[in-house]
Amino acid sequence: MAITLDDVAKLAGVSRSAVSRTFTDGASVSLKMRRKVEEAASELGYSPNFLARSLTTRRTKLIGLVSDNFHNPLFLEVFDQFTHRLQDRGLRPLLVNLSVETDAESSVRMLRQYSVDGVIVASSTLPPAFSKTFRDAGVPVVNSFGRYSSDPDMHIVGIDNIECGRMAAHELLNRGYKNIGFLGGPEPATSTQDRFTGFQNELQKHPEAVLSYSFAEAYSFDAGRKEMQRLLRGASHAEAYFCGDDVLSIGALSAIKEAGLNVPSDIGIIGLNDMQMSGWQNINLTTIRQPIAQIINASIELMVSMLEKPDRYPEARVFPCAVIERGTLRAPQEN
Amino acid sequence: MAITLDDVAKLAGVSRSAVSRTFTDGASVSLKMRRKVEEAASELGYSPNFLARSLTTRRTKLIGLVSDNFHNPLFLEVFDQFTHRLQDRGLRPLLVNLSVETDAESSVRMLRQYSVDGVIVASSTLPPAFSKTFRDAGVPVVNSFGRYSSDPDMHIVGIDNIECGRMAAHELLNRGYKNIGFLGGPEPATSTQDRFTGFQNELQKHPEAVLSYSFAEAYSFDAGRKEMQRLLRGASHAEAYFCGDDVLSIGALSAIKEAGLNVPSDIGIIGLNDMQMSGWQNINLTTIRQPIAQIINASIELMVSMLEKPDRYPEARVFPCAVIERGTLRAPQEN
DNA sequence: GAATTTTTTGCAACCGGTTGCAAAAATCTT
DNA sequence: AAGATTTTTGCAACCGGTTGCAAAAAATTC
Repeated sequence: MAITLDDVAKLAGVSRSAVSRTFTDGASVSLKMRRKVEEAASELGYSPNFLARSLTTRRTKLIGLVSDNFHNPLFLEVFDQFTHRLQDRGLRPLLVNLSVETDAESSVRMLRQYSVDGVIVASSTLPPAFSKTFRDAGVPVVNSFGRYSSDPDMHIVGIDNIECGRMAAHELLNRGYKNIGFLGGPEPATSTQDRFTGFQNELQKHPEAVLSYSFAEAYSFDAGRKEMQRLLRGASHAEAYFCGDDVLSIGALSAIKEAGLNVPSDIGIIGLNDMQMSGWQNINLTTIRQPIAQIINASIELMVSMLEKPDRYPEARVFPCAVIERGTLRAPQEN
Repeated sequence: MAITLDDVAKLAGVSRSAVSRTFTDGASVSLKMRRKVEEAASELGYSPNFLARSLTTRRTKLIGLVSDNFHNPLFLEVFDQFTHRLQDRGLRPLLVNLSVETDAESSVRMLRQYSVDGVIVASSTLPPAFSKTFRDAGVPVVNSFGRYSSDPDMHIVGIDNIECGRMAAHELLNRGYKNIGFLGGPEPATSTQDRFTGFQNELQKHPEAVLSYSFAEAYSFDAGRKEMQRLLRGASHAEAYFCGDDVLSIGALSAIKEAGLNVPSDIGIIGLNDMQMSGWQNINLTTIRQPIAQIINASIELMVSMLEKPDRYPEARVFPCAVIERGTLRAPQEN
């Protein structure tokens, strides 16, 4: 069915090697030979089989793209950009949805069976041990949106979540909020822990501030909504909340509105991520922007450099976040 | 580096074939032999290389998943479900983002170079010719969210867009709207055309109804918002609009709200898709549900059946849609 | 134009598996 | 226990490419 090297070689009346060489860059072929082969190839509509090639070159140009965030709108942007940037470099994403099939071992085995050149783990919730499984198996891996560490044992690209927590606290204090809440994402996630740590640290510098906290079950609209409903049913709620992420914030906003309260006059909300939707005028969420384009570019750069030098020293790249002011926090108050 | 068949064969003291056979189902191996091989294999941590295998079996279990909808939140749900369902069947999605790289030919070539077993084109906007390129190349293809045809020349799974148009019109008429607008998606898309046709047909049965129409540039929040702003600036706007899809509807809603008008008392909106977000309480969009789970299941079923019988007769599967009533249309009026 | 150097080409082995075929081993008949 | 059958096993060729090496061809030198 498919056209092979031999077909072309036969038609052009040359050796198999000659054909192979005209299709591998950097190989030595005379111009005359190349012409002859190319003509035969295009007559037959030949193009080389990447998988057969990979057997000897040990390069598939396949990159495993593993994620468990298939319910967070931010990740549509993430997938869009990852696929683009990978395609730009001639790499191909083999997508793995880990939302349910949480079995790390089996994903690793499967990706090795497909001889992926590397793996990008795009998740803020998967434990570091997951990415390490790949590294231990000798597969180049970069962990995007992972936990920053000053002594990384693998490539990590992301943000400083502790700093984000501080930033959020600072922003809330700055606007005169005293009774302040932390409505985190899933408690075990390192990102949640770190944000909480930073948030707490900053608040402790201000003895007048009162901190309350709780955690949502997932990064989802429903989880945010449910948790905020619970808080509003309680004896007293905070004046303003730092939510685990934007989609959680939007859930919280819906609960607040439904309770007949007003944002920002009754309750303030600040999120994290700044996904596109947060800028939609009917959402208009004040949030902390996570620079996903930069994170993704850096992730791919690191991946490419690992493909060239597999024993590259592991590196952590951390990008700064910034508060994006919209409509869910009240204006700064003069004291 | 990696462990191969030979390593296992050597350790177990058996032939290569024996090892191969214990790892291919349906091959003849004695229990004793299998034990011996499995022990050696697990000692070395061996698992077979899928790509090398594919060379002889002509099966990679790779499925190209091609889409150009990386900006519509609905498609995060679509990707989530496609990846899951494919994984359930041991198939692996090779994701192709066509948003920019619109070059059909080169995608086809690339997917063939990776010897994908089949291709799923998940898009309501790509022209049918795109999917045909695969079919002509002998690659099994199913077009999800494509245009329904009573005489399909390839597998198509989707909805009856003409019927959806009728349904929307019927719903609006039923609620006593007279001055009715069609705010379509991109004009060239067949889905837009079909919806418009159905919409128009139904309205024509009601001489009292007045139809106006226009098209947004894309299926996006911004496009919907922009177009609704334009409409509101005009001399007079309709009482209710059928929007091309949900994300367009949400954009339109934001423009309406910003203009100081109220939904549904001043203007009614009905969308199409029923993506999760549309059910969020702070959006609460009345819309027509597209049964994406069914569409995806059917797509995968068709794909699998094609893998078994490549010359299967092409089939169109069309799933019924239904109006989901929420808060953006006024209650039905007694005449 | 012969000798030397450089470039191009083809042969054959290899990448990591599968599989048809025939020989060997095990099982069944009588 | 010998012969007939069935099952298991290994050999060797193949899938579609790449590549080291040596021979052939072309280009350079004198």
